Amino acid sequence: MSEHTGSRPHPPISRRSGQSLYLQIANDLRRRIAEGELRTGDPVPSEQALVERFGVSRGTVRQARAMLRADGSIGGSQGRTLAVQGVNLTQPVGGLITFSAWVRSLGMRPSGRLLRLSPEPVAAAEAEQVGVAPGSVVYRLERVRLADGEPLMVDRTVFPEAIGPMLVGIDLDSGSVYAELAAHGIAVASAGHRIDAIAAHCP
Amino acid sequence: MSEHTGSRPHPPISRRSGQSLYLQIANDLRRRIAEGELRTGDPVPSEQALVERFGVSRGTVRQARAMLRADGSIGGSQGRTLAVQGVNLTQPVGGLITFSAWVRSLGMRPSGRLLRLSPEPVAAAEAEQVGVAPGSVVYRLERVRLADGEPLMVDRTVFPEAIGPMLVGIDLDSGSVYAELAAHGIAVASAGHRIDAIAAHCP
DNA sequence: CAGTGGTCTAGACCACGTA
DNA sequence: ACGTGGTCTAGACCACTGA
Repeated sequence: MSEHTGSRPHPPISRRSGQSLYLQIANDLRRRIAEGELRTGDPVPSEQALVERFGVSRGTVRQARAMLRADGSIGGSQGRTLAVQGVNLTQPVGGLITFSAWVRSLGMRPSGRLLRLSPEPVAAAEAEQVGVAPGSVVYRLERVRLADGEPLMVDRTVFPEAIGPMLVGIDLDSGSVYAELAAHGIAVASAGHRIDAIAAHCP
Repeated sequence: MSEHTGSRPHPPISRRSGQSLYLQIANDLRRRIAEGELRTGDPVPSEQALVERFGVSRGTVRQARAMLRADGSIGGSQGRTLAVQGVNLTQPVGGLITFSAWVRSLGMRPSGRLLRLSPEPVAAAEAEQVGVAPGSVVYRLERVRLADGEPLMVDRTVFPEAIGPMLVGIDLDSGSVYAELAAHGIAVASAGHRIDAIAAHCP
């Protein structure tokens, strides 16, 4: 309903909101997918449709849709109408490595709150995963990660003892640990993620 | 050396090679990083420099550099000269979920060869990871993944028994298992990756 | 065939960081 | 003040898909 209602009612887009047009369009599409207005398999509005809908140029629309393609929200190929891939992963799986960059790319302000940073003997189950000898000491880092002040996730990271001293100099409340470590010449050689979704609030 | 040698010597770029200009530029940058000509921390050639170097428009250069930003090869922020992040991850960590799409985005042709697809009792160590009861049956999928015919990686995937029957109908040699499963209404709720690098050949 | 997306151009203005 | 990257426009041509 209301696909061509009068002059231009729908577009929740503003030219001087500080946020770029393509971000507003991308987030509008994301919202419509998240809210179920666009379901998996549904066709994504064509470039031409979005150009007219929001009154922007084609390049801007393409930039917006490119964001959704990058994280797998929509997909398809040349000639065909793009389709909604899935609501599943709003973020790329590997994006956890650079939470800060990911949140920033969504037009939000990343932050964090340190819950714990302590040296501990490694748990038996973790020893092999982290690649250290059973019984050795690891640093356990726990942070709440926020986007625009809204809690998004909790991440628990385990570092070998050798990394520990470098962590204390890092502003753990805001930055990307991996970016800082990279600046110290520490590269990620092996990565593992376990992702679970639990309700953070009851809607 | 040879930054302005005569007319236009350097550019290993062709306008009618079937490959898009931005891909050729992106791959040239990737090559220079991989070969050590550009090391971690080094400044990436500015947009203006690349525009003159390759004789293309700024938009094309931006599209090329956007690819390297997406996979974390280069990074930085507004106003500053972008810098090489690291040679480490040539691909985004989460990209494994869509190997096909990743290879295609690099301008290469993805393919695969099925090594094994068999139902087996789950190993004790895997039971918890996959989230099934110890002793139950899982499907073990092993494939060699190729880019332009070149072996790139081996992936081993373990699926719960319920998924098994859906796998037989999928062309495991070419497609993305996850894309097919998504078409059957199966979403990824939990993902884990372990990535190790071993020599596939001796250079 | 018309519609869609993919690529490329040439220009413009702005925001930021550094000198 | 200058160079950098970030955003946006308006147009063009091509490749592919589907009716």
